[in-house]
Amino acid sequence: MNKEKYYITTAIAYTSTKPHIGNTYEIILTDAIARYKRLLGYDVFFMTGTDEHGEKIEQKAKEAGMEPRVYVDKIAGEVKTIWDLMNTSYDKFIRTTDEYHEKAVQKIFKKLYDQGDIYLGEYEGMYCTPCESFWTDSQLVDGKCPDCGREVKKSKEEAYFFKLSKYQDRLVKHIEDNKEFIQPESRKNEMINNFLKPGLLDLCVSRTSFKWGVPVDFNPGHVVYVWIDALSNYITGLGYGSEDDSLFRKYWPADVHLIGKDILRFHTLYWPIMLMALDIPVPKQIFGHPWLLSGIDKMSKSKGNVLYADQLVEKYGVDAIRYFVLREMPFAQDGSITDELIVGRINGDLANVLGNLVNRTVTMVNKYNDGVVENKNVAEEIDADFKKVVEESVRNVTEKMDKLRVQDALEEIWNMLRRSNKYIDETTPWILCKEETKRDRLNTVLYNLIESIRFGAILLKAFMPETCDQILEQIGCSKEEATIESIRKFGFIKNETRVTKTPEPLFARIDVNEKKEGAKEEKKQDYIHIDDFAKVKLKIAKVIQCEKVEGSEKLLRLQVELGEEKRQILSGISKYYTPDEIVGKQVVVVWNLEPRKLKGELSEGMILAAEDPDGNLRLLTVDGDISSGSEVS
RNA sequence: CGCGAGAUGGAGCAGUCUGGUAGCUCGUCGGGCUCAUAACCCGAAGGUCGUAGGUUCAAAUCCUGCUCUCGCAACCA
Repeated sequence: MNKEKYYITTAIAYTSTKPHIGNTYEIILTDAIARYKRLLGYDVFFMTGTDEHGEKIEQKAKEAGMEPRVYVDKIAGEVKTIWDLMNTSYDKFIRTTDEYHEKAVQKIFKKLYDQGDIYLGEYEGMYCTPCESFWTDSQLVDGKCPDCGREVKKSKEEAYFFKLSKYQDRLVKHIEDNKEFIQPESRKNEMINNFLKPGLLDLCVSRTSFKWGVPVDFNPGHVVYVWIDALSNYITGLGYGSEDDSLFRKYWPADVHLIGKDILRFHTLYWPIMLMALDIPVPKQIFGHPWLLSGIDKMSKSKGNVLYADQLVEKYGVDAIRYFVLREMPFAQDGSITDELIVGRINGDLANVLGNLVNRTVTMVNKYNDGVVENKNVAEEIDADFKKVVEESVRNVTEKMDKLRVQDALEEIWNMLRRSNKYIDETTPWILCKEETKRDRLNTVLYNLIESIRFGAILLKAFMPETCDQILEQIGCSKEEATIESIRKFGFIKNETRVTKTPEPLFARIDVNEKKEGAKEEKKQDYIHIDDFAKVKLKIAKVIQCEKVEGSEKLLRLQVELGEEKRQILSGISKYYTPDEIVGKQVVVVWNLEPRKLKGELSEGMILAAEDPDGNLRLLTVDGDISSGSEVS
């Protein structure tokens, strides 16, 4: 019997910078799904890779003083290193700079052009000359370049366009006929309402403003812009457009493209249309996963809150991090990562529930029966419910995984593990061991426990591969027999199976206090010298006038007086104060701050305010009256 | 009124489609146990299910208004 195929992909990582834990989450998630499908017996093909073209990379390479090719080799290497570190089981790692890919992209581009789906036109947009960049109206900040803040002007550039509208109706029908096509479903509405209903605009698919890309072979000067280049990887990686397309014929269409929610549009609109134009079936499902936030904020370099997988692994270990991101991330809402949350998961779930269950059970088998597992079939009423929970966990986990509910799948496993801990208390082996007549009952209980642990280990195989192996080793079961068939029914373990004599804890508990001390030391290094503080001149000002700045959500324009001196200060506190509330208040102003233009208006100084973690903001003021202009020290 | 999603004990979530004792994990408090990683097991406290109306014998669940939060809004890969 032929095994059913399953083709799953991640988005390909953009090689402009090293991927952070949020990017890494995607491949871990995909890996868990791929591994679970393999466990179920599917013939899985799991592809990932890197997207290595584009202006941004050209620029980054230039900044680093490298040839783009050298630069992307370096970053692609880093990506691969992290993917491998996280123990991800991809079958293929594609790079868009791979020769076969570039050739196939050129073929695709040409085919679309020849059949009239791509035409040469003009790209018109707001252009910032110093930045050499086009911007859309929505990207502009106050009508100016979002990068440098300078004026932009309307400009045109020759470019190829893809006629999306031609296939729009077909796509709408497909989305409506296939309820599962876009996941989570709320995203489907966004796509339909925001883009399809108003009508798709033709897509710009080439650029002349940079060189680092796949050249349009019939019109030098143009390179293929990201859409056709990057998206095609899902088929070129299977050999589409090359001499050997056997993989393509075998695995396409993809069963699921796993991508970040930010690029759903490209995958659910442009990509299916491209495929329709190429007369290729569209993927079965596209899942836009939510984001992993650093605390409550989006990870970004400028915020300095970016976490990297390799650093986290060094601190906590591969499987702990795999477990954390899989367990903590909801299906459709952003999840959060902090040291505190990680430690909570490690201590609570991994050490206390899982690790301790394995450890105490193996210890008992050693203590009470010389390390030998023997089923004596002395069942009691209490066993029935326990076995039922253990056996049903397999179906429950599989059901959740079929719906890509990885978080829920893990919860099912933990329900079963908790039930197993409870079973120990229900059966009290430490009492059974005291009576010779209960020996067979005791061994039956221990057998049942080892068996439930084996179920757990095998179910965990997809999520924490190393931990799965460790557990199997501790309970004396072979990895080869860790199959889904062996956990269809309770009772697979053979009598005479020997557990390890020296069970090592799977996960050590982490002492939170130690971590806190570490944090204190770090704070020490943050001290500044009094001279540093003296550089900041603070003065008391009285607000004499205040109004909202037109066209700004946040800004208030304040006229303040500092003794004789009058100044205008813009402050982003409109959310928290109405102009009326502020007039008359005495506030603390940074007097020697370099003046700056905000929204085209001059701001001469900064008003101090305090903000709590919940986002409440209050102005600093003085205790009682003091003449304005007074210095603060 | 651009489109969409959401608001449930201290925290994070499930339950809402198919109305009928409000559930899970963590945290807190009390108890039990000793095989185990101060772990495990049991129990308790804590919720007018955002708000105001409506439908109904009955509403977290259905309908309407309002408030607040978040996502998307076209080339950002």
